Parts: sequence; C-alpha cells; structure tokens
Amino acid sequence: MSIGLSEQEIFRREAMQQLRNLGIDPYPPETFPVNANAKDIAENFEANTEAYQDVVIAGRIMSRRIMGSASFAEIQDATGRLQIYIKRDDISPGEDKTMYNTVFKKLLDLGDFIGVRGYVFTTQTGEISLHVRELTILSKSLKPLPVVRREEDGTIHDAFTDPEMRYRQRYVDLTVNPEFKQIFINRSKVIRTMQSYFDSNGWMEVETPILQSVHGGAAARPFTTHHNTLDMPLFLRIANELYLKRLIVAGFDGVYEFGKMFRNEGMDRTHNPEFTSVEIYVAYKDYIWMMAMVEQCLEKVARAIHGLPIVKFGEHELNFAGPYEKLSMYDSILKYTAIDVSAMDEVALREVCKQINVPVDATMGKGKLIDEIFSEKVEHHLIQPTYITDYPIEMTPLAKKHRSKPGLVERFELFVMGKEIANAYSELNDPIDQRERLEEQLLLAGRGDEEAMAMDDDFLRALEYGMPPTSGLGIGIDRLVMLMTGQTTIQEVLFFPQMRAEKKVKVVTVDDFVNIGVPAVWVPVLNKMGFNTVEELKAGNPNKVFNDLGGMRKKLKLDISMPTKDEVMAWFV
RNA sequence: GAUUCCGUAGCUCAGCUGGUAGAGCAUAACACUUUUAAUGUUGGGGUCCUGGGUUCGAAUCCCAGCGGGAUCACCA
Repeated sequence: MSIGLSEQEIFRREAMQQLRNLGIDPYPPETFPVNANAKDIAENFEANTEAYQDVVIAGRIMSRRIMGSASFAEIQDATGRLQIYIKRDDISPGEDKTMYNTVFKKLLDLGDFIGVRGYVFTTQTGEISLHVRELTILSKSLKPLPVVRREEDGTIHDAFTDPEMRYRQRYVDLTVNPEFKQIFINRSKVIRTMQSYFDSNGWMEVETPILQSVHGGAAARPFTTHHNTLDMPLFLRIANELYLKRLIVAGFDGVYEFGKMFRNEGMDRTHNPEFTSVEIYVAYKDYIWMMAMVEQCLEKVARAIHGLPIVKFGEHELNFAGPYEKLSMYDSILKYTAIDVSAMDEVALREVCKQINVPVDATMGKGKLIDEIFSEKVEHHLIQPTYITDYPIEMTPLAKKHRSKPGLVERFELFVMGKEIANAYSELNDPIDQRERLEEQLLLAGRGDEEAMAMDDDFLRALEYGMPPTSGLGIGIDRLVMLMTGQTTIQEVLFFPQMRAEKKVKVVTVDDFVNIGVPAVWVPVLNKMGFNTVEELKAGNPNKVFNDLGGMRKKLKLDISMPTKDEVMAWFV
C-alpha cells in the first residue's frame, strides 16, 4: 500500500482494484454517447416529457442517499445537477445483484464520473429525476472532494472557501463551487464580444512577439530570460504597443491583439505578474474618435453579459451606455480640489501638494506631481465611466502633442469605480519628436528610474518610413472582467493566479528503504513511527527502533514476521 | 516591503487560566423501495504548519521560519 494516504484514499484505491477484479475498467477508453445535459432536462422536460424517455447523461456523483434496494444520487455535469433514481432490480435485472449491491453501493464514491441511461420522471416530492436503466463507470476518483451542501434557500454548509486552496486547486474549487464558473464564462464572453465588434469593423486580430529583445511600450520592470542558441538576453513583453504600430506602418488600417503581458512588480488584489490586455490601433483616427469607439464597445460588452448597459457593482449601478463624462486632467483637479494647477510651475505645484497633504519626494517633476495630486484627490471620485483627457507631456512619451494646448498630449484614460481601465492616445507618428522623447526617457533611466522606457531603434526606423495618423487604445481585460462580474480581486477572474511555490513535500519511496535491507512490509510501520526518510532512520537509535517495531507490531496487530535484531542492526550500517 | 490576523481529521470549524485531542459533514459496517443536508445503530480516521525555547508537562505561552488572508506602501 502506498505511503501517506488517508484512510479514504486507501478505500478508494481498493474499490478501484475490486472494480478491475470484477472485469470493470475504472478508466474505460470508449466515447460515451451523451445525448442530454442537466440544464436541458431541468428546463425542458415538463414541456415535452416524451422527448426524455431515452436519455444518456454523464457527470460526477455529488451526493448519494442509499435506502436498501433503491437509491437516489445527484450527478453534476458541465451545466448543473440532476437527481438520478437507481433501483436494484433495474440495473441488476437477473439473479446477480452485483451491479447494484457491490458496484453502486460499495465501489462508487462521491466524485466518480459515471454515465447513465434511462428515462426522466418526476418523483413524489416533485423533483425531476432520471430513472436509471444502465450505469457505466467512466472514471474513478481517488481523492475525496470537499463536500459542500446547498439547501433550496441558498444556505451553504461546509463551504469550501480557503482562498489558498481555491486558487491552488482551481479544479476542486470549480467542481464544488460551480457558481464561480460563471465568472469565467463571462470572461470568455467579454473577449468574444470585443473580438466580434472589432472584426465587424474590419480590424484584424494579430499576434506579435512575447519574447522581445527590447522591452518597450510601457513603463514597468520586465522579466528577463536568455536564449541559448542566439546567446542573447530576452524580455517577456511588458506591452505590445510598438509592434502593433509597426503593423500600421506596414499598411494595415486596423490591428488588435489580445494577449498576456508580464510585469515583474508587486502582486495584490488588482495586480498579477501576468495579465491580459487588448491593444488596438486604427489608422487615420484620433483620440476623440476613440472615445466614441470605446463607448460603443463597452456598451456591447455590458449588454452581452447583463442584457443591459447597466452593471451592478456593490451598491453602485454603472452605466456603460455613452457618452461618458469627459474632464481634462486639470479640470478634474479643479473640480475636486478647487485648485487650478494648469498654469503652475514645479515650485508652485510642490507648494500645493504640501497644502493639501499629498506626499511628494524631491525626484518628482511637474508631470509626476500632477499625477500624484490626481491619484490622491480625484481618482476615487470617478465611479461612473469617466474620461480624463489631456495629460502632461512628461509622463507620456508615445502620445502626440496636443493640437492646441502646449505642454499636454492627446491622451485619455477611462476610469470606472475609481480605477483606470483603458488608456488611449492620438499616437505620436513624428519620428523626430519620438526620438527626442525616448532620449528624455534614457536620461531618466540614467538617473536610476528602473521603469523608464528603452530606446527602440528599429521602431524609430519604422516611424521614419512613415506611419499614418493613428489612434491607439489599451484595455486591461482582467480589470474589465472584474467590473463586469462584480469581483473585487483579480485572483477571482484568473483561473490560475500566481502563487508562491507550494512547499515541497519530501517524496519517499519504499525502494529507498528496501535498498538498505528493510522488508517492504515494514516500511509503512517505520513511516508511522516518524521515520520518513532513510536518513532519519539512520539517525535513530537501533535498539530503540528494534524494540519499537515489536511494540508497533503488537499495537497495530500486524500479522507479519518480526525481523531479527541482527537484521535491524544491519539497516544502520 | 510594513502592520495585523490565521494555520487542529478528507472538508468546515471548536478546543478556557498549560494537564490523555473534539463536533458536524465526509468515510467504514448493518438496516431500509420515491429520498431532499434521508434516517437509525456501531466503528475507524490526527506530524495540532515546521524548527527551537520555557515547563514535570505545550495544540495552548515565547522566539524564528514557511504558507495564506486583510489593510497600507510600491507598481499605470
């Protein structure tokens, strides 16, 4: 018997072996011809009882109520649960009642996958159920699932809620907490809705490199790696912006990419080291045009999930139907602090920060100071979708200078629930201006700013060939999905959020012990005594081990022959 | 990174001022032909996260570590 298994796991392995002994494959290879699902039966049976007289469905056993020669069980498939009714003489029609008495009652467990064929009926208590005629084992489950019980009124008993276990073992989470599957179904819907909207406008979905030799397009610290054959460092992309712009140079009028970005920074409930974004670039457009596009797009997304442009989030009702409120960055600060910063220089801004208790440090320039005031005093007020426009040029090296306001760029960010979810520019396509702005970033990098953008000579070369006027947009998909599904942590919208590495349990094999002369039957006993590795055993006192083995043999009523003292002493040589 | 809380059976959790480790569900055995958290009776199941320390004695007190949550900071 294996080491370290709980009693329940041992029982399940024994049951699996007994199935094999009965000639039943616990993991059969054949296609199982399912012709219905739980949701379909629950919704349509009553209107059309005739159609459900020969139903085949499959799923996990999630509960069992055995009463002598008849039983009820619930099976759960991808769509929900269905009660099944199993009568001994139906699944074991002849003299041999093994199928019911042994296979169903003894050898099946909660969590096993089975397939059943039969007819649908309504029980005396009014529950739509499947009367089983044939039962097929599809996959034996060797580890017990947590049992979560739900009552009609929604009360949940023994809920499986430990976030660590839920995220590390998402397969268990979604099995026993199937309501969380809806978040991921909606996530998929968000992405598909956006894709089909973009496609319907003739914009093309593309893929660009994830491994990049220059990490550009955003301000963030990258993950670094190394290519052996080329013997060169590579970075996991922090953004794909510069590649998509190259494709606009290449002559595509509209390109977009959904994909993972990687940033080697902190993790919390709104940040995961890898996250999904969409970026889209459309030629001959500007950021004003882009605002209308975003409004249309997000309204479609909200409707796809909720049927309405209204999304409930906590106590708020967010309205994604445009047009959204528009405020310039300076006006937003004026609105929420009554201070006009538009004409202030760095010294004056510093004084303002001091007055209104916004913490600053000496390295901050004008752009950064304004950004601090905005984050501190404005952001959290922006609950309904709101565009903040026209940012100071210092912090935005890839956006075009404002057509009429010196010192600003043509940029907007969309805020909802106090969080930024989209960022867009009239893209900078003047190659000389672009080179100067990236050179300023190099100066910042020289001063120790780890997030300053790197120079990308190939990108500049592309711009020199000429890029049409273009508007670009980036949306953080994870945060958008959080908004659309009412979640407050990014982990809830990621199937497999990043976690610290699980503590490695030292793997011991029986062979290690057998190799030093311990009979295999005694290995579990040694484990029980606390010797989980050969090293631990050798560090023990041989005489005590010998005595204790005898004691364990008696205590556990083991019917195995005792090794001689000399044999035991030999283990320690 | 800081603060704080948590880690006990397969799951959810109790365990007081330190004194032989508990409950419900799950699980095993028996009974039971329409149950609904099925029921009744009887069992088994524990590295009390890890390592030190204090103590005659530690799940409990102290220290360190590991893992997780929350809040804050950082980070578009």
